[in-house]
Amino acid sequence: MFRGVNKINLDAKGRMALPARYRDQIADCCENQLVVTIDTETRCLLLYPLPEWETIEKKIESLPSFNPAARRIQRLLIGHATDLELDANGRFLLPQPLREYAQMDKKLVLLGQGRKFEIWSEDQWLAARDQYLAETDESSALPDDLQTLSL
Amino acid sequence: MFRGVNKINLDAKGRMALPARYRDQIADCCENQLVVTIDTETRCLLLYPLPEWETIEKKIESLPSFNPAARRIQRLLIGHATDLELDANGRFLLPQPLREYAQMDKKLVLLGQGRKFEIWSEDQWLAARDQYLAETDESSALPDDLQTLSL
DNA sequence: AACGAATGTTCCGTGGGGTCAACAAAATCA
DNA sequence: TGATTTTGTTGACCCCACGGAACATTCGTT
Repeated sequence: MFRGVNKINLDAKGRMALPARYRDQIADCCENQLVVTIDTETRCLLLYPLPEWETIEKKIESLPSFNPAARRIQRLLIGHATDLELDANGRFLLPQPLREYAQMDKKLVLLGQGRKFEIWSEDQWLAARDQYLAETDESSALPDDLQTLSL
Repeated sequence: MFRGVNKINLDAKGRMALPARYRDQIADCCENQLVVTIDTETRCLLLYPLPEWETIEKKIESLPSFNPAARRIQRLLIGHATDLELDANGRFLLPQPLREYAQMDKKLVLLGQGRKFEIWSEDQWLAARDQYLAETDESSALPDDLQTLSL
């Protein structure tokens, strides 16, 4: 399970370093094979360990291809998915089209999200977070089983 | 069950010491493995023993990821959750982004809250407490089953 | 061959992790 | 009650690993 916020800087070539505390886990679960793609809802990127991505990809591929919504998802998600491999320094290159999509400059935020990570431009993330915080837990309708969630 | 208010100081590196009276309990229930995350309602932090957190995380993580309210909770709670381990002196480092979120300087308050703790900047805590006290029990409507609560 | 892009390597500064010890507080016993 | 011991707390220190930047190398392209 990946957790936590991490401030990260892109280097001049558009590479980012995976924070050291996740490296062992990544080496174990996917031999440093990752897949990055776009989030279709918000302007951020999704980073998966390869095996995790493959199960998702299978589900997406098996959607009925005559369904326009399914085609949309297939084109967006699979179309933007890119294989990554960590180099000896624990870094990887973010493809330029994806950087553009997520409006990334130098400062990024890496968000642990359970089985995947999200990668945001820091500005975008702070804006999104502030907006989320402005919404109260009550105002955003939650699925029933979460209504009773006690923190 | 954790109880009580504790004034605590951060050291120069942003570390805080867990009061000694909780240490045995923490060592027993989670081998000094803790998770800290943000409270979404107020600018304070939540501190859980790892097993306690994991049950919460499972519920949150399994929510449908296309539901906006679910994404909001996932990003806020799991996104900010950070693993902690007590050092030999019973201290742990509060991650800088979380310190910023809760507007922490040196003086903190640790609040026992049953299965978890809350960590507040002392200023924030005093202000929040005063406001709670200023509200009368009548002015804040209670759920029905609380109306009958006998203290 | 020359250039630029992509990838690899090396270096250094710093944050933060761990340990130690001085100090303060509390507990025990005379 | 006072003295002594034990426990808790906090400040100080060291050192390593990580992150960041710059440099070096390879590869592909024209």
